[in-house]
Parts: sequence; C-alpha cells; structure tokens
Amino acid sequence: MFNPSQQGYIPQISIDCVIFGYQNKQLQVLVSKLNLEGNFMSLAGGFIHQNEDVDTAAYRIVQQRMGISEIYLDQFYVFGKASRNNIGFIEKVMELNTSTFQSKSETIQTYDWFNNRFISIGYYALVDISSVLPPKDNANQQTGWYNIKNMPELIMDHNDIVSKALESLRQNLDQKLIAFNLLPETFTMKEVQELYEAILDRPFARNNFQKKILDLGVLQRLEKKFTGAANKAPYLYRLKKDNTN
Amino acid sequence: MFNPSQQGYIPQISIDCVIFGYQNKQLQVLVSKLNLEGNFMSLAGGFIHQNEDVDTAAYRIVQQRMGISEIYLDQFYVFGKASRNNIGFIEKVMELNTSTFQSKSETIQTYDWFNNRFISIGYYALVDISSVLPPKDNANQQTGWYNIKNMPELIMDHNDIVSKALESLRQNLDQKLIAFNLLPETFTMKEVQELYEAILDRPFARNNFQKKILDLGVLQRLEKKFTGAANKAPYLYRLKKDNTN
DNA sequence: TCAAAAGTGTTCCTTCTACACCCATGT
DNA sequence: ACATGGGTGTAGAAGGAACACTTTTGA
Repeated sequence: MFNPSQQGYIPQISIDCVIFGYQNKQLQVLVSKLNLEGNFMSLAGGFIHQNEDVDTAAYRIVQQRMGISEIYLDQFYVFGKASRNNIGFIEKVMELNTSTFQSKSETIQTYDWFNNRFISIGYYALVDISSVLPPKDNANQQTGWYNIKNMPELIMDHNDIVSKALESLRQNLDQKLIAFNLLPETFTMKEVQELYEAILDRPFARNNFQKKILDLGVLQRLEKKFTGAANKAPYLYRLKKDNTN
Repeated sequence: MFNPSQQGYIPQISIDCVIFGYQNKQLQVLVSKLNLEGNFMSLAGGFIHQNEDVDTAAYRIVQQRMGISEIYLDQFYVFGKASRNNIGFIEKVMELNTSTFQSKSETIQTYDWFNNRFISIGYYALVDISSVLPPKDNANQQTGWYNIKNMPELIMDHNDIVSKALESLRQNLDQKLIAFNLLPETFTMKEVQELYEAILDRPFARNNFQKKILDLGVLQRLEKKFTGAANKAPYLYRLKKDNTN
C-alpha cells in the first residue's frame, strides 16, 4: 500500500474495474487477493493521475494487470455513498497484520489520505482469457478468475460493484454487440451461444440463435473446424473488420 | 464565486445537472446566466460535501434551484478528460470583468482550488415545469428554459453534457417509464404523445401510440377534459399510485 | 349539420418462437 | 450403418405499423 497523494493522484476518487472473462462456459471475474494476512479479495482498482483522462486511467489499470493492449472498457456507474471509505477495511487489515503495522493511531495517520471517503468510478472490461497473462501470481494463489455465480466475499462494496457491472453488461449486450470481446479471434456459433447463455443466464434455441446472430451481419464465416468428434464440423467465425466504428 | 475547499467540499469533483422540462411541445433545458459581465451560460452545478452522498448532492443542487421536493434524477455519465478544467473559462471571465477582479496572477491564486482539473458527474433531472419556481431571476433575464433544439453556447463542455444527457434520456425512456415526470399530475394522451415526439424527435401514429401506452398498464383513466373546442373531449390520465417501486 | 379531434377496430406485415428435417463426421 | 451434433427451412404466435371507421363536441 502507498500514499497516493504523494504520487500526483486526484484525491478521494478511485477507479474499480470489473474484469470479465469467459471460461468453462461461465462468465468469470478477475479477483486479486491482497498481499496481506487475512482473506482480502479485491477488484482491480487504482487512482487517477492529475494529468490523465479517467478513461485512460481505467485502461492503464486493466492493461497493467492483464498485459494486453486491446481492451474493451465501459464506464458504467459511480459509487458515491458518503459512508464509502476504507476505514473498516484498514481496521481489519491492522487486526490481522500486527507485525506489519505499528500502533493504530500511527497507522491511521500514515494512511490518512487513504482513509478518506472515496468516490469510485466503475468500469467493466471484457477480455479474451486465452490472450491475457495468467491471472495467478506466486504470492497469492487465491488470485484468479471466479465464476460470477460463485463470487467470494470481496472488500468494501466490491460485491455490489460486480452486481451492477453485470447488470450494465446485460443491458448493453444487444445494443453494443460487445460479447465478442470475450471470445478469441475465431469461434464457433455454439461458443457464442454458450457465452450469451452464461451472461444472460437463460437458454437460447440453437437455430433461432444462429439466425439472430448471423442477421446482425457482423460475422464472417471461415473454414470448418474439425474437432475429431463423430459429427458435422461447425464453421468458424470471426468479426468482420470493415465495420464502421 | 467562492472557494469550495473551505466549505468542506470534495476537491476536483463537481456535479452538473441537466434539468429537463417540457413546455410548448418542446423539450427544454434549464440554463443559468452567471452573474458576471459577458455571456456565461451554465448548467446547474455544484460540489459534494465531505459527508454527503453523491446522489444527495445532486438532489440538493436541483432542489435548491427548482424549489420542489419530488425530483426524478438519473446519474448518466462521468466527464473525466484531463483537460477538463476551469482555466479557460476563468480567463475569459477576467477579461470581461476587469473591475471585479484584481491582477491575473492574484486571481488565479485566489481561485486556485477552482482552477484545478475537475471530474464532473453528470445527472439529468426531469421536472414538471408547471410546478417549479419561475426560472428567471431578476438579475439575469437570460436565465431560463431553452429549447433543446436551440441551445445557447454554454461554458466549458456543458453543451456536450447536454447531448449525452439527451442520449441517455432517450435510451431510458421506454425501459424506465420516466417521461411522466415531465408532465403535470394529470394529462391527456395527446400530451403524452407530443412529449414522446419531442424527446425522440420523431412522429408517432396516434392510435398505435395510445395502445402502446395504455398496454403498459401504468395509467389510470379519469374524467374527460372539456376544452371548449368543437370536438370530442379527451380523457385525462394520471399515473397509478399502487405501482411497486 | 358539419368540421375537428378523439376513441376503437381490423388488416397486414415483420419478427420471434417452436418444431421438423436434412447433412456432415468418425466409429 | 449409425449416433451425434450442426445447418437450414417452415408453420404458428406475437408484436408493431398502416388504414379505416365511429363517436363526441361546439359552432
């Protein structure tokens, strides 16, 4: 932990990023275990440099964590309750990390800046899991992807942030056509369908789903994908590149 | 103008409220002329107290301006460009208000807090024009409601904020059923239709529109409204109150 | 009696849904 | 040949758009 005010950050504003991935037919969220005693699980977060766009800061936070440059990001909500501060969190940390931290009053002074009330801008990111850095680091084996249906308890209001992010993702799914950011470059129609089913948590009829997606006119059909299974080989698709963004 | 830091505000965060009203069959936005020399037109804005929810701050800002307690508010976007500060604005103010302000360097020091880069949280409010305070004040005759299709030039990026607010309003209109906040307690179906046409800037067929709105099941039909015109009297409607919010 | 505007009904068309059928693939 | 899973077609249901007709009101 550090004192952000000394590093030219804007005080009392943070960014929290819900990084979504897709694996094992389930929507996943990246959660990091903080390098402290105690089970402190957190979203990817950070602060905004004085001379940095908020969007750029969110991009930097995700980019550093994931090691990729192409990231889909959407700002979705501001969490601004007056009671939203790190004090409860810091106190629990100190309880469980007595060797690391000095006396309570001293610590609170040291982290004065951090103990303030914080307004957090929520972003969600959509990444292709197969193209990002392995999520686990050596120090924290619990760091990694968690099924959205089975999230661990996170610090502060991070569980609420995840809920709101999922809600926004669902709302934007059809309009913005962003689901493909969660898939690798090429994919089969079945994979798209399973992804939609994971995000929206409801089944789709195979044939109607295929028609609906193809009618969008954004996919390009490639060669077939022979899996070795004793059945018809599905086509691979990828996003058309000539789309006017 | 004042120094917000001395009053317990959170630094470098502001709130800008696009207050929508409906009058003369057009969507209107409340714009205030600042009490300075020069044509400085602005949205309703303000800052957040240290111990105040962001939502509460937005409510306070609109409530003080409009003098009503029931206000529909939606947070719609955060404007966070690094270049987003008041310096250009302040410089223009000083150019045109030489008698009020001292030397340039002195003024910039005085308003140091205000000259910082600001992140602004955008809210839009929907109010019933007929139930709010008259928008004009004696000092500033240009303060008042402006047709969204004919907005004056506003300070900073406020014109962009209005555009984004309108976009969000349009997106939420059908889902959230919020248009009725712009109408008085009772209204005719034609008024609802004209309101929708003003917001979405497109015509609706009268019969189909009536069916669509009534099928929502949120309106209660009251007595007829006799206007004195030589035609069938339309029914008045109002929102059902038993709706589970 | 008439014009104007409101209420209602009917048809047509598009879109979504469900069911059915055929095709490719490897054992 | 056959089981498995993928691609496609078609009938029915539902929702939206366009058209027509009737009713009410005051002059």
